[in-house]
Formats: sequence, C-alpha cells, structure tokens
Amino acid sequence: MTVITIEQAGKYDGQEITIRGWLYNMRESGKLLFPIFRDGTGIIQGVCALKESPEAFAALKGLTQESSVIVTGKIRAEQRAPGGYEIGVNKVEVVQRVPESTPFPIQLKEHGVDFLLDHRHLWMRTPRQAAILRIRAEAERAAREFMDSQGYILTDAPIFTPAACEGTSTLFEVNYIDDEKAYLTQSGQLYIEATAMALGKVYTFGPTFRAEKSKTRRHLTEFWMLEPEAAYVELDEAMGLAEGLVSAIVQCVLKNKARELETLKRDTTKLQNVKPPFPRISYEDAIAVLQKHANPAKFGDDIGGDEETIISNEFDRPVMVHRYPASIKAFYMQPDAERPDLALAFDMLAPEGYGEIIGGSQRIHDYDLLVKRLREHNLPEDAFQWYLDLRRYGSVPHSGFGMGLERTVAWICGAEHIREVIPFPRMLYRVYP
RNA sequence: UCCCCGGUAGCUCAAUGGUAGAGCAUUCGGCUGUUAACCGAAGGGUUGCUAGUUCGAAUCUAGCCCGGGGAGCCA
Repeated sequence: MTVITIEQAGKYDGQEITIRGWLYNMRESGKLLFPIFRDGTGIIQGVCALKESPEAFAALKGLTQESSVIVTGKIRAEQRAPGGYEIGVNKVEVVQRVPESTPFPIQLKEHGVDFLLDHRHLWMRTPRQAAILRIRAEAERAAREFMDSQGYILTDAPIFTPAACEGTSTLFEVNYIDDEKAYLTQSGQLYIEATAMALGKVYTFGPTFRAEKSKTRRHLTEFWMLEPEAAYVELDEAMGLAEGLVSAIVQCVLKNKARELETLKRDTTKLQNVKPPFPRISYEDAIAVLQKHANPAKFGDDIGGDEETIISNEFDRPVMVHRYPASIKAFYMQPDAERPDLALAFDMLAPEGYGEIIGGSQRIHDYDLLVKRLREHNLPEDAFQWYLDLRRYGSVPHSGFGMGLERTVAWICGAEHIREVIPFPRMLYRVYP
C-alpha cells in the first residue's frame, strides 16, 4: 500500500493510499463519520459510512481527538471537503487511543495565552502553529542559501563567553568549571570579526541570550540571530547585503510556503514588494519625519517602538535608518569621517509595525580609537586583548549586522507575538515546557 | 525596575453587594454530507491566597502570589 503525506493527496486522486497521522477532529452524523486527519504536512477530511466499511466505522466511532491512526482509503476530489480532497476510509489502525479520562487539552476553540504556553508541546500540533514552524524552517534555509551564494563562510561562534559584548547587565551568568564564571553569548559579533579577518566574508547563525527584563511581543530571552561580518566592507555595502538577505528570505517563503501563508490567512500583497532596493534614510531625516508627524523626537533620542512604526509606515517595504548619534550606540562602531558625532550604524525596520529586525554597523578598525572607546565605556581591557589583537595585526575596515530570526519570521507570518515563531519560547518568567 | 489590565467548572467567558451560570470538552442517547456539525440529557465549583468592611462578598478595601500588555533596552 502506498503511504503518502497529506500535502501530496491531490496527486493521488482516485487512488487507494495510506496516511499515518493523528485524529484532529471528528464530526459525526448518524451512520456517517467525518474524521479530520492531520500528519504534520496538512489536514484532510475522511468519510466513513457504517454500511460500506463496518470495521473501519467501529474503529473510528467515538475515537478521541489526537489518537494516533494509520488509515487507508481512496482519495477523491470533493467540493464539500475542506481543501478540495477527501479520503474514503475503509481501513483504520488505531496506534494509540487517547483515554477519555485525559482528553487532549487543546480544543478547536479559542484558548488563553497562559494555557497555550503551558501546553506549547501540544499547541504546536494545530495547523496554524505547524504552518508557522514550517515557514521558520524555510526562512532559515533561505537565509543560509543566500549567505552561501554570496560567498560567506559559516563560522559558528561560541555560546559560552568570558565577558560581555555590550555591558553586563543583560547577561546570563553560568558556573563554568571550578567555580569560574562564564556567560551565555549575547551576540557572536566579536568572534566573527576574528573569523572575518581569517576568511574574509563570514557569518554565524545560532541562539543568543539576553536577560533583559523585557515583556513585549518583540522580546525573547533566547532567540536566533544571523550575523554576517566581512573584511574590507563598509557601511553602504553592508546595507546592500542586508536588503538582499531579507528579500531572499521573503521571496523564498512566498514561493515555497504559499500553502502555509494561506493557512495563516496572511495578506501576501505587502510581502510581494519586498525586493531591493530598500529605502535608506539618515537618522537625522528620520527625526525630521517624526517631527512632521508631531512626534516630540529630537536629535540624540533613540527611536522607540512607536517611532519605528511612524517611520516604516512611510514606505511599502523595509526601510534602513543609518548614521545614528554615536552617543546612543555601541562602543565598537566606527564614527562617520565627515560627522564624528555620528556612528556608521544602521537599523532595518520591518513594515506593518514589526519594528527593528536588523541592527548593524561598520566597526572601528583603528587600535587607538578602540582602546579609547573601551575606556569611555568602562569595559575591562584585559578581557578584550584578543579583540584588540585584530587591530594590531593587519586591521582593515569591516562591517556586519545581526538579523533577528524570530522578529523577521513574525513579520512574514503576520504573527501577533514572536513567541509563536520559535518551537519552545524562552521569555521573562517562562522556561516551561 | 516602572505603568496599565486580568485571575470564577478541564477550556473560553457571564454574573457589579442578595440562591454561582452558559458554550465547548467528558459521559449517555439521536441523526447518511458534516464544515469549530447539530439536537436531547447527565456529571463537573474552597470564585488565585490571606486579612478586613458588611446581616450578607465572585463583587468593596488592603497586602501577597501568578499571568498578560507596554515603557526603558534591544534583534
């Protein structure tokens, strides 16, 4: 018997096949049953009549939600079935029956956030959550494919780090061997600056950790970040890479995950536009835009969530804001030669209010300036000796950025909260399950 | 750390000072084209915790606990 996945059902019209999955729901109508099966690739309606398949009917009758089943039957096009195809069930093997005493907790009705997060391991079985996770996988695949195609070499950065990249207040501290302290990485950037000097163009893609006491729809304490770094690349070129990367991800998801976007009821017309070039505006122009909208922002202010939305609403695709005041940016950012009070930094703001998905900059390559900045920020020079070595031995201008995977995927999916787009979200006050 | 909102049946919610209720889920019965199917019946409650006001508290007050949204900060 041919075993197929539900997403392939349309290719087997008229044929007898087997599906291995779970009972998602069942509608009963006397001597006729309409079980809905899911197998992780989609859902399909079954039909089972007592008169035609008494054994299969008996096996299905009263079967509980999420019981695991192997079903065999003929696929047929059917207007009345959700998805356009249904399976005429004539054989059912119940692999495990969910006991009536402990019914599956996730219903087809609405649930509260707390309940869903406590049951994340089961919540992810629903069509919407499964679609999101499949889109996330496609985004990761497309991102790697794009970086590889541009000649970037994947160099994985460490998770344990000896010191902070940007201050210690938001670090997770862990006991290393023999009571030594270590920290979970906030960013692989400093390390890939080293690998960039070794290999030219590199990137890292992995989990990062921030103990920020942030409770918003845009924050996780553990999230994935793709960070490219390239020698001899300056700010404008880094921005070009960023728009290419985001465009490639969006276009791949549109092309390869159309069914999942449909499941999410995502309005894809706004994603179609996401192609280079993206608009680029300076920080000072961004402040002017805000003031035009009667926002009290002035030079020197950081751009908050509401401000990001005002700016991104001016455009039909992501916008890049560049050359921020150096005073509000990180110690390692290269000052603009013509305006030393500005840092050669940029952020990419996603449309539709999703905010910052990329932050990047050109890095300081001058040894003396970097030492000066370390001291100004009261950072421990000893811990940064290896980093300063990169400026002692053949230092060159170089740039990079970090793209937050969950924020990017949340935007593409139109998700309300980034906790939906990672299999097991880690948030302030929540590490279960 | 700060501001705002919430906590009642397994789940989602109603009851605003006077007998704790509905839908879904579960159990039992009915139904041959259902679309979160529908119809009938049953079981299911220490109203987050503690104290106070009151003849009487899910409801008012205080403290605490838990959760959600946001600010700051960031991707």
